[in-house]
Amino acid sequence: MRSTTQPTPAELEILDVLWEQKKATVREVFEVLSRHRSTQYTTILKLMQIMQEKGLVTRDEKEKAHVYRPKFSRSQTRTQLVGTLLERAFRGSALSLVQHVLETKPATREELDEIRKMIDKAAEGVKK
Amino acid sequence: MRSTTQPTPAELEILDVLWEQKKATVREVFEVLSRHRSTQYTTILKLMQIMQEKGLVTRDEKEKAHVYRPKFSRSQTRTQLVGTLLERAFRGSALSLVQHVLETKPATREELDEIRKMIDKAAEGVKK
DNA sequence: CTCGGCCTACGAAGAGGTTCGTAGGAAAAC
DNA sequence: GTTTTCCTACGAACCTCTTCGTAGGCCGAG
Repeated sequence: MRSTTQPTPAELEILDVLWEQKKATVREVFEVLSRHRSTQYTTILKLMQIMQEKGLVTRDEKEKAHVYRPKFSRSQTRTQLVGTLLERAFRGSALSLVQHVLETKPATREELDEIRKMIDKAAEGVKK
Repeated sequence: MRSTTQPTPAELEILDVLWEQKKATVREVFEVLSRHRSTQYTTILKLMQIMQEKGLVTRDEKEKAHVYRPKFSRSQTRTQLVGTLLERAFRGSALSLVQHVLETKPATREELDEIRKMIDKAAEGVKK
């Protein structure tokens, strides 16, 4: 078993719904996803069962329709996914990643100001 | 066929060697990778043959030992991989990605200064 | 000429991810 | 009470990724 199980792409879509709604049944997740995606109910069901086995979600079986909740926050998951990409494609350098994004995704002035603020805040932390 | 074929993790390791050396034979890639990783020669061979079929690399068959070259630059590939992560986990928001990295990967003062420079440069571009 | 070494090609196996059909049970509708 | 509806549980199929064993060709050393 992997120490930290990475959600797969399909699992991420489901987690997105769970993060939005805090908790949801298979039916509810299916309703949301089937609006933008062609999919069968049992596909979502199966995926969510597997996610439960993997420990990506918890399941409340009190009601007939089981209620699922995410086990890790969106932020935790993002950290995990970014970490993987960092290792695989940026030799672990977060700085390289940020540089690459800034170079290739031209941001608006407002966004750049946002990032400046982030840096100032981060700098305080470093300052000690 | 996908319009842009994403390199898989194993393929990325091979591309890393090709990017470093501009071109390489299977033997040369194998020599580099086997220093850090336990792997068989034919595994690398097979992967590189598949990469050629996928169009990730070109192959020069003039010599007995074929010479492989990357078809896309490291930067192009990074853009592609970041784009995928952006869609899957950050709802397409590059700003969110940068913010997340800055929040979770405490950078050194030097790195923060580096990023500041990047932003200033990016801001010029926006200013027009 | 034959053997050893290095090369490519190929096939197969196993793991993981995604999809969906079918079955069976329970509750609601008729 | 029977039928319809909604739920879970499986199992199977198919695809991709990764790994490696085996086979066959070529060439230089002996």
